[in-house]
Amino acid sequence: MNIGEVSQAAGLPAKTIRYYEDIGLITPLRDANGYRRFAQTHLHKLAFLARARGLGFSIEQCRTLLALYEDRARASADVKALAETHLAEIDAKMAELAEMRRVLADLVHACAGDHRPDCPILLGLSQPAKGD
Amino acid sequence: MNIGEVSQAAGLPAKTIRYYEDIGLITPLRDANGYRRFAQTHLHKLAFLARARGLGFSIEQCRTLLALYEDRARASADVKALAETHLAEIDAKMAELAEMRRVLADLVHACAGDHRPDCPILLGLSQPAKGD
DNA sequence: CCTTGACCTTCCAGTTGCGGGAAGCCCTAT
DNA sequence: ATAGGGCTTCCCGCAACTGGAAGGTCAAGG
Repeated sequence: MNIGEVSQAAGLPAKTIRYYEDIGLITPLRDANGYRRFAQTHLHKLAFLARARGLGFSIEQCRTLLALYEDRARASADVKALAETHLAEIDAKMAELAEMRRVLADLVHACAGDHRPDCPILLGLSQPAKGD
Repeated sequence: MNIGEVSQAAGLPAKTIRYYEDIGLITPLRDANGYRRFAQTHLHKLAFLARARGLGFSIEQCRTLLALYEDRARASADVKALAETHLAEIDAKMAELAEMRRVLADLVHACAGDHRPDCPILLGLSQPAKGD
């Protein structure tokens, strides 16, 4: 398979696939004309990467996941630990966003949103937060 | 005030303040020796920026907010519209994270996390998602 | 045989919002 | 005179790509 075909099949842009090769996540062979030739195993890895990235794992986490995926002697505990780490990261981000959302929604709620200049949102941004 | 002092007062790293000057968010004066001299207005703007950034507004959104903040003839509707846009962005990110979290938590839950290699997490990543 | 167009290649630059670190000036205190 | 702290500019680097330029390759059509 050429890059266009795997791109389609894996649901990843060709640019991304080239990038993944650059950083050593996959290593396709080359045809005589210099074109990358992908085997099924490459496609599987790319699809794996696409899903892992889709779950928000970082590239480095994906690299580790891929290594575990390839390691017949892995312990599922190692995979689980990585996944739990990432789960905690997601929770932290969600909490951060929730807090932003809470404050921002309050400000938006207080703002008339009319032609007048008076604006609780700008006022809130110009003053120390309540509770400080 | 020199940069160290405003940095303390605004709660922003000096690097960040220089960067904000670079991209035209603030324009401090200069002393004869080349040091930046900040007035109260600069400090207010920096504190405003720190809070707006803390709520997750992008730099460009902050630029707009700052312009509205400085514009005595603004309509609060414009501010509110921007804030609502950002609120929608936050909601979108939270929804995305929630979906990741849901899928990932399922996989983690299904994984024994022991010394054996069998791992539903890796299995899930290697297969098309259910529902496809 | 030549051209057209789709596909592929590499390389370089840009994105967001800074942080690290080098090289060097300024100012105060000893 | 020198040591330290603060300040300056400049340039590189991060994550994870994306866009675009310049050019090689291949199959089909005139």
